[in-house]
Amino acid sequence: MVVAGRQPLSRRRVLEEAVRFTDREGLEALTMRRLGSELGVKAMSLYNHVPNKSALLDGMVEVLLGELEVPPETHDWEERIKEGYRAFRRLAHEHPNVFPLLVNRPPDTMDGAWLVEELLQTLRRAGFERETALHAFRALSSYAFGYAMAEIRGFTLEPNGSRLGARSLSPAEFPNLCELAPYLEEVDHDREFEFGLELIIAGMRDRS
Amino acid sequence: MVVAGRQPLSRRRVLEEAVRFTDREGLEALTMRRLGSELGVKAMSLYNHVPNKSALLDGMVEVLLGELEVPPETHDWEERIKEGYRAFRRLAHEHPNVFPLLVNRPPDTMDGAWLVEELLQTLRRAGFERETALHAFRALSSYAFGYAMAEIRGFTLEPNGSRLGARSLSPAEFPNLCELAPYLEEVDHDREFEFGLELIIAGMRDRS
DNA sequence: ACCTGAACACCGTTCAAGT
DNA sequence: ACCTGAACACCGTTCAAGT
Repeated sequence: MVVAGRQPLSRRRVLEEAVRFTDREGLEALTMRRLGSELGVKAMSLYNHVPNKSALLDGMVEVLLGELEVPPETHDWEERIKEGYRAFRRLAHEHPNVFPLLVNRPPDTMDGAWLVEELLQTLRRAGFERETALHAFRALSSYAFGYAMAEIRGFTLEPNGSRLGARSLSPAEFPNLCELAPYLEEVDHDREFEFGLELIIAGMRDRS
Repeated sequence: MVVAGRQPLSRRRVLEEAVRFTDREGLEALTMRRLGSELGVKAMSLYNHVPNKSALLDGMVEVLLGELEVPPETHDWEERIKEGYRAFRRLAHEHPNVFPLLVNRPPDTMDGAWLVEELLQTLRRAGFERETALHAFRALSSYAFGYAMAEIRGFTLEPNGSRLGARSLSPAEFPNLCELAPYLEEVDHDREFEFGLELIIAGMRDRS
């Protein structure tokens, strides 16, 4: 006999609604007041489940990383590493408006640690030294994060699409950029991501 | 006979003060009202030089990228590429609180385009195909951006430092992470960044 | 042309009061 | 134990008014 959508509030329910709402409306639209009304409650009620907005955002990162799912083990260390980062990038696609929170709040919890552990493990078993494994792990992580962010927000150095279309791009000054301009819109991001992953792993192969 | 620091306002002066202030006080402290008072003026005066806050932030990215300085040409393409990304990363160190703006506002201007052009040019001259050059450029850019952001805000998957110190990290669950924990604080970021750069370039070498 | 005071519609957050 | 109304100290932004 419960009215639809009126289960009692809980930290978990608040966080999940915050993620759902942000995916739909964007991070800028997420205010305590709007989130409250989304849950059929006044803003102040949220403070019973979350100490403040900053903690709310941390909690959303927790929910995000909780959805990380890496397929079962394979025997090939290279494929295993790739699967890990594919799963990470998948988060960006599933929650494009929440994923960027990772920038401002590296996890205060242990939610991502198991993946770190597993990737390090994989590298150690593949024969890499302790420190080499760490550096390689961080190179791969930096790449995967940077690429996923670029997909969501645009590549940081490249002028954005509308500029590229305009004739503000003079062939005399920017011959290579101009040559690429028509092609840029159609780049297959899945393949491009794999290309970079393969590039780094190829570099590692030389070293193992 | 001008009173110190009371030159007339201009778009440029507003943007530069915004960058200086943000480096000092952080992005959260940057409000139109505080920036105004920093310039000895009321907030509303800023709207004479900048249409709104969003445009102010865009302008700050403009200032940031305007400081990009790549050393004069070398003959070695690999070294040339590295110099480009070192210069990019240097921006993060010089303006750690402004650099993250790149995430939210990929440049609406052409301020970074010359570096893109030059990097692409270097790759083409080194013998890479048009599309291969693009993919490699983006792999390198994603890595460099991801790494620089990680230096500023922390690595996105790794639990943060204070967690690592705590015994919340059980050696049974996270043997590899625990093994690295004491070492993590002392990692030389310059060397680690170079390691990753070299890794990607090594992967490219195989292909050229 | 540039600056300002007053005002508007918003924020996050606190706290005493209700059930 | 959980929710709320009223209030506080802030935001960005508009606009009519001043010089």
